[in-house]
Amino acid sequence: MRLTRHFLPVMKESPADAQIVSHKLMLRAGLVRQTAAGIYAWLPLGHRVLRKIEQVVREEQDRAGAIELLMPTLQPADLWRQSGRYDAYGPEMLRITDRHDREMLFGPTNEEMITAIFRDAARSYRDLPRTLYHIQWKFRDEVRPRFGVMRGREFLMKDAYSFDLDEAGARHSYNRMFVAYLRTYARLGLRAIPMQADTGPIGGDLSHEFIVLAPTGESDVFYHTNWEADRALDVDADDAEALQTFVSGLTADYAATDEKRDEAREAAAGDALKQSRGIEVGHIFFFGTKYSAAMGMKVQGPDGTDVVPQMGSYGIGVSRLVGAIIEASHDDKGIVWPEAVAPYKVGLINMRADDAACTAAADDLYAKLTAAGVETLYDDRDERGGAKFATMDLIGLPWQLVIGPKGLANGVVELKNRATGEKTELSPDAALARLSA
RNA sequence: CGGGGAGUGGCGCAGGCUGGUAGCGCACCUGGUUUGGGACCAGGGGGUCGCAGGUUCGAAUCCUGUCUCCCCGACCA
Repeated sequence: MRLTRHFLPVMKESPADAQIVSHKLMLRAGLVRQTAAGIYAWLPLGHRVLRKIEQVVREEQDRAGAIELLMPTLQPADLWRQSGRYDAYGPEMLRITDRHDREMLFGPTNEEMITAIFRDAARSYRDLPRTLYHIQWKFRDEVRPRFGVMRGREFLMKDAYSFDLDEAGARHSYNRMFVAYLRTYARLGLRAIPMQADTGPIGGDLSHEFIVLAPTGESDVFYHTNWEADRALDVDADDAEALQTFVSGLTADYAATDEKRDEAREAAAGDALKQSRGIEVGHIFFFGTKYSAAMGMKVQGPDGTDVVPQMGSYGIGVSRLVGAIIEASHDDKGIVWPEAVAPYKVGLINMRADDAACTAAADDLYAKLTAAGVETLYDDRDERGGAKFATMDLIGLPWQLVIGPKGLANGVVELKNRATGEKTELSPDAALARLSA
């Protein structure tokens, strides 16, 4: 994409409303614009990042055996009356009335809807187990939205729902998601730590929040230093027993948020116990028959008796992750995107747009990169080099490829790594080969 | 929802106390000189001062109401 044809409104100064670094950078780098408190428009660059994250999430859900569908944002109030939550939910639910005075709501989550859909279709134990998911916008009318997209009212979430015949099956479904989540975050360039979370009325150990460590995070967290190392995630997820052993092995290392601290386990961790701030980027839990029972869902078991399925739900805050990734990966010049989520892989800088030879070389490299399928943002503006470097550093593309008259005289271009700052001079062909790899 | 703060060109801000018809930096446009880490000179364009009432000869400024946004707390993917 040529910058002269793009829509990329960057700012030197950040608006006074933005407080935390990710919010400031998202505004400055032209990722989002605020429309109302906690509601954002995603500009082209931000939209690309959102889609990249979405895609990683989608691939890992699919790999875990979940099946994608898409449910609406607006839901009828009656659906929520079936579970009793319409009256229980409170003012965080955005209620809407249509022209026929029918009560509607903008969905804050989809347990009721998915339960109704699956209930109406599933008849036999053969229809289980199933895990269904969708990636859709949600709305929770937070009293006080803040921190940009990290705590918005409208947010994009991946939510999955599992249906199993019994609790052992539900535990297996839960464990599958547990591992899928760790895989997902790792691919996004994040280290997320699963922490024991409140399980609600069901109890047990089947609820975890996934927390990304970041100094600007919202909650205080405590964890064993073992969590600072990369974890191998190669386990056969179809083997319930092996998977349980694997998950148990991971959770043997202590990790808890402020509300769920365990003095005995902290004492056991000793010097290995560390404290930090964290951002919640996912939450998984098992809730048994809460919705299936309330909404009259049942299937016929192998022995002919009715069974009320055991359910779990699994959320990942996709839009929040954009902010979380920036919190975890930036410097004083701007964003430093992990390659998997970067809006473009390469920022091609033409140092002298008024120099015919230089522009010809840059155009040529741009055409070749594009032909090779390398996502390239080409800064072809007639600006000074310094301004282009500043813009590229701000928007944080992993690689900067600099083409200028000086290098060209020696037959070289410069390739700079945004994260490390390392610069390499090499021939245009070598640069192309390197970036296409 | 309790407490606090703020709304003035696209962004950041000054002006307000002591009313006299709006200013600075950045950005933008034109011309010229420049060009390897946010250039310089000259000339320009752009603002119902959040909105509605009121006081006054006259309101960005004083008064009343209202809307919006932000921060701290309680609450949350």
